[in-house]
Amino acid sequence: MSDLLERLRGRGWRMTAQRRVVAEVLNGDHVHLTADEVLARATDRLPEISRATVYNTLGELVSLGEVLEVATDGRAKRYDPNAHRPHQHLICSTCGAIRDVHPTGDPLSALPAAERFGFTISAVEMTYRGRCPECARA
Amino acid sequence: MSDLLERLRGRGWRMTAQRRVVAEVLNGDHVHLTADEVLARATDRLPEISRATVYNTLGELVSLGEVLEVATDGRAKRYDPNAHRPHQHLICSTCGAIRDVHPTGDPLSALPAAERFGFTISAVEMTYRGRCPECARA
DNA sequence: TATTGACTTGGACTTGGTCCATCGTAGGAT
DNA sequence: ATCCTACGATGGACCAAGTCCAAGTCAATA
Repeated sequence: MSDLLERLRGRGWRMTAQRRVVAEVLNGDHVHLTADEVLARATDRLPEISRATVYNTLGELVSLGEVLEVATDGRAKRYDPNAHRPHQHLICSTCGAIRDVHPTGDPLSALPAAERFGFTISAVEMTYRGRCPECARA
Repeated sequence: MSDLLERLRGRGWRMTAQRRVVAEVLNGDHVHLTADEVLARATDRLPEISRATVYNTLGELVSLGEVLEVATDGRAKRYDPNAHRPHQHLICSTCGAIRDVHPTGDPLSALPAAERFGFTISAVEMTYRGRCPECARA
């Protein structure tokens, strides 16, 4: 659970007030914010920050491999700072809550050669959908 | 491989020229068109059809369970008429080509109870990403 | 063939995101 | 400590995908 800012500093990332607040906002577990949510939280700490900068910074964090882009639906992309331990997502169909999950087994081996159409497969994304306890109670 | 139009007629779906061409455009295997692609193909057959109608009709086909909405990336949603046989998707990261695939095993059982956070899980979507033979050659 | 509620239309609007010319500043050099 | 300059930040225009709505049209029933 090492700190995102620490790692970025260690990589010689040029630090600015804007980049710092974006990295701070993204720190933590089960964090899956949209760009607009990141902007809102960043604006609390640094009112002058611009939308373009948030998008630029998020894009850069994704390129650096420090943050994952998650396109869970047709709406806004979400940004997931848990890029170190491979994981999948569990999403509540009702309220949209997201949890990181760790299925067992290798999903790659579940796809027979005959079903690969000659592709060289490099990644598998899994999205579990269901209803969270809060929504089930309501 | 029964015909989409047949099924819709059988379900008492009110038929119009617009709905017919949308259903015709979507018929087939490994079809994963965006709304704009559907509109373009529909316009070939029925030039007066409007964008709103294409969106309305696609939305309705999804509600009826006759077509699946696939959000593969942050771009436009794709519409998949193969809603009858459960399947997953294999996508070329380079050119975006999509194939329907059928992994073995039950991905639901790969998620231990401790990793379910009390959710009632109803579906699992898997997206395999890789490079297709054509792109690998280039 | 008359009726009517469901369907269609196109244009305005919204959301999520990108682009770009210009300004500002972090961090190395002096 | 200060100066330089390349890299970062800004905001406003722009774009793509999709939704909404009031008004017009038409498929299906009677």
